[in-house]
Amino acid sequence: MTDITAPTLGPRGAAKSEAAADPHSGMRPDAHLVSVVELLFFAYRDFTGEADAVLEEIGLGRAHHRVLHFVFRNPGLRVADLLGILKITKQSLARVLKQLVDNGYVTQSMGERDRRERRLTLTDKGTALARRLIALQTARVAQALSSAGAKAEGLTRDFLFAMVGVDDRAGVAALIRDPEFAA
Amino acid sequence: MTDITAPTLGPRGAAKSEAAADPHSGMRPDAHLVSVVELLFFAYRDFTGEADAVLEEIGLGRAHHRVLHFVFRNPGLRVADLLGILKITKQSLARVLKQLVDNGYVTQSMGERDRRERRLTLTDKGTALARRLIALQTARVAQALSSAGAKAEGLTRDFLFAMVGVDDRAGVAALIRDPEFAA
DNA sequence: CAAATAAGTCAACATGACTGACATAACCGC
DNA sequence: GCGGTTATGTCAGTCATGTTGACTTATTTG
Repeated sequence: MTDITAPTLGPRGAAKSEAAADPHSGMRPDAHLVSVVELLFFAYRDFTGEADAVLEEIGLGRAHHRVLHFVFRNPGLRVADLLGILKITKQSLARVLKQLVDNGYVTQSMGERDRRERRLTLTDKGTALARRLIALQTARVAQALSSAGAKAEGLTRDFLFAMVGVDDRAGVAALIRDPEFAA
Repeated sequence: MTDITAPTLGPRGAAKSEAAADPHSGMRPDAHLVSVVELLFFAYRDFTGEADAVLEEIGLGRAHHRVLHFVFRNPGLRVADLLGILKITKQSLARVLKQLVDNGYVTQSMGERDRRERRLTLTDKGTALARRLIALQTARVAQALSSAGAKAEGLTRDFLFAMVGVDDRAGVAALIRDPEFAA
């Protein structure tokens, strides 16, 4: 099939035709920073894993979780708001939202002033699920924060917030409604 | 289609049939912790977004990025190692790995001692791409860390590391080869 | 030599994302 | 009140990435 080269010896033998062939030479990115990049990957992988397992049991996926979560936290959210938060297309949202409504997790009601709007809220069933998932995730965060020490919470939040794209920070700050970022 | 209830007034009007209907009452999860959960979502969303855009131009996806990254950082990695790191199935990996090999980003060579193994390394082309992507991500991390202040780096790393599942921490620590976590 | 291991492969499928076009309904300004 | 804009929903098709389970091949190891 694909051609496999002969066994190599030592420091990747014949492969060092050019300087760039050795990733540990030349313009190596700062090792500390790279490790943070990798930790972010592993942390997020395991952060979502726990909730995914619960969701799988009831036939929902991560996409449903995100909708559920933000509607839980922002009752009366409009579809357009959700599109802006999740940064996905109308189609992608429509599919999962329909399933959540059909399965009795989310209810839609017309906007009071603007009747074109569909204000989204959770049913009791939806609220219970959202709580269950958020409990899993906050427990993991709490454990990690206490592991990292008392000062970690503020700095971690600052770091994560600064990782958000500049254009979205205002929106995120409003959404998370955290004392530290409130106006 | 789906039934839409009539407009609601005030604090989600008739919806408060039970105590659980109001997510801001009762056993509300700690607001600080929830905000960290949400920040993690937004931070990761934007963390991956930049690299995704570059990858899209050349017809690759996030899955390719992950393979590229870990082979870049761990030249000579075996397929089995990669499966353990990424926690995906052999099939999923096979597809993206084949594309990376076919497109000249990755080379495979037989293991020196065990010739069943395929040691993975990057070509110059692969190394260049990996560097370009890692530069984007470390730049974002560096900006966020400086934003969060001098003490943020250590604590952020501690936090992220503690977010990793207990069973994987040893493996992750070995992989990231960070002074702080080295044996 | 037999069993275990590393890798590759086939076939089928689920999820969640995308695009682009089009259909309603409702609001708002003129 | 008409026309443009907005909020939402929908149709139809595609793509990327993940899954399962079974099977093959080459190789190492007991």
